[in-house]
Amino acid sequence: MTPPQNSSQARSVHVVSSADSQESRIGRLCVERGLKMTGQRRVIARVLSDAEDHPDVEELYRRASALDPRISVATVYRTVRLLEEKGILERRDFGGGRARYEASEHGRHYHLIDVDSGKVTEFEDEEHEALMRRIAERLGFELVSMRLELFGRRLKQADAPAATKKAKRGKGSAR
Amino acid sequence: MTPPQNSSQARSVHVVSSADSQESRIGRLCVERGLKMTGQRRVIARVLSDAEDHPDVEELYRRASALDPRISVATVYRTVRLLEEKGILERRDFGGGRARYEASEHGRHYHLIDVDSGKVTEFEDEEHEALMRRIAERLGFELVSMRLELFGRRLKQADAPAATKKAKRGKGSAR
DNA sequence: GTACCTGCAAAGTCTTTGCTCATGT
DNA sequence: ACATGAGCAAAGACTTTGCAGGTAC
Repeated sequence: MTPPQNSSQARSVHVVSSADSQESRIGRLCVERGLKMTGQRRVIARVLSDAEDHPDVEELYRRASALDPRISVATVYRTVRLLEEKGILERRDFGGGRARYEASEHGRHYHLIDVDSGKVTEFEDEEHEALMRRIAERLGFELVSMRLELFGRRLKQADAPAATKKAKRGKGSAR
Repeated sequence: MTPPQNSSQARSVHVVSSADSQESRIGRLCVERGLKMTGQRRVIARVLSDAEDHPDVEELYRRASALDPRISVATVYRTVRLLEEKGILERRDFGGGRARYEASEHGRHYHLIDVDSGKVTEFEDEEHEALMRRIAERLGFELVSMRLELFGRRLKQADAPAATKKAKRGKGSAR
């Protein structure tokens, strides 16, 4: 739900005054969900909207503090939890003990973690979910969600078309 | 886990003296790796060998304490870490913050967690790993390891045609 | 004006570790 | 004997929470 495409501009059916314009993409989602937009939340929402990676709380706190030092780490924790409950954020666990976050996206995608550098590459695979759904049903379950992470090491003979790092929404796979 | 068919008895090719006979399957693995077998480790090894599920440290501690109260939770932590490093155990994270353990197995298998009860069902899929390996290579990586977990909810219309293709023993005590 | 937020620090969880005594080989 | 393991409790890492004052709507 909430495809950001049409809800960004065309969605201005509301009494969208100038206030909305200062909101980041995630900030707008917060507003839509009726969340009270405090200065801190606005900053955190902006950081999350701008994030191209999968920051953990500490990193979010660092980036948010850079924009506005009047933010405590407790607020970051509370905010990400809130946004996760609202479905705006998704919590990830790539190992290492700390939770990492990224904006919820429409197209499901997965992560490949470089075991040497820790870099995360995203990729998609339309077949995969269907396959897993079938397996779950075979076992007598309805698939609710899943977790898939690949851990790999860079190949020398690069045949991947410059999949630099995170081919976000780029459908990393060429096939 | 561990098809108890052939590895338990026929495996006695070694100089198995009477000492070995008191060891559980995992206990024997410990001995093979040259680990000092203390009473505590023997008990923990037995608990792990007998476990049909994926206990967390607290649960291991509980079961081990039942067999021998002279065990501290610190020892359980130290032992599972040691066994994990030795490749005898594998640590799992099914969400919920605590690590869970199971004996390393040859045939790779995956887990489906019942989101309502927390019950874990294991399943296999030979194709899956190959598929993931191909995806990783496409992205320029050599697949080192992966993590796959399905979260599902029981279907009403009980079908689960049992031996469809890869329905590994469904973990005892299935509610 | 009120319900909800925030900062701060204390408390919680899960896990590791320092130290000293005990034990396996 | 000696290196290694175990107990205990304190410390760590990450996250949540109680409380008093602030703030969005």
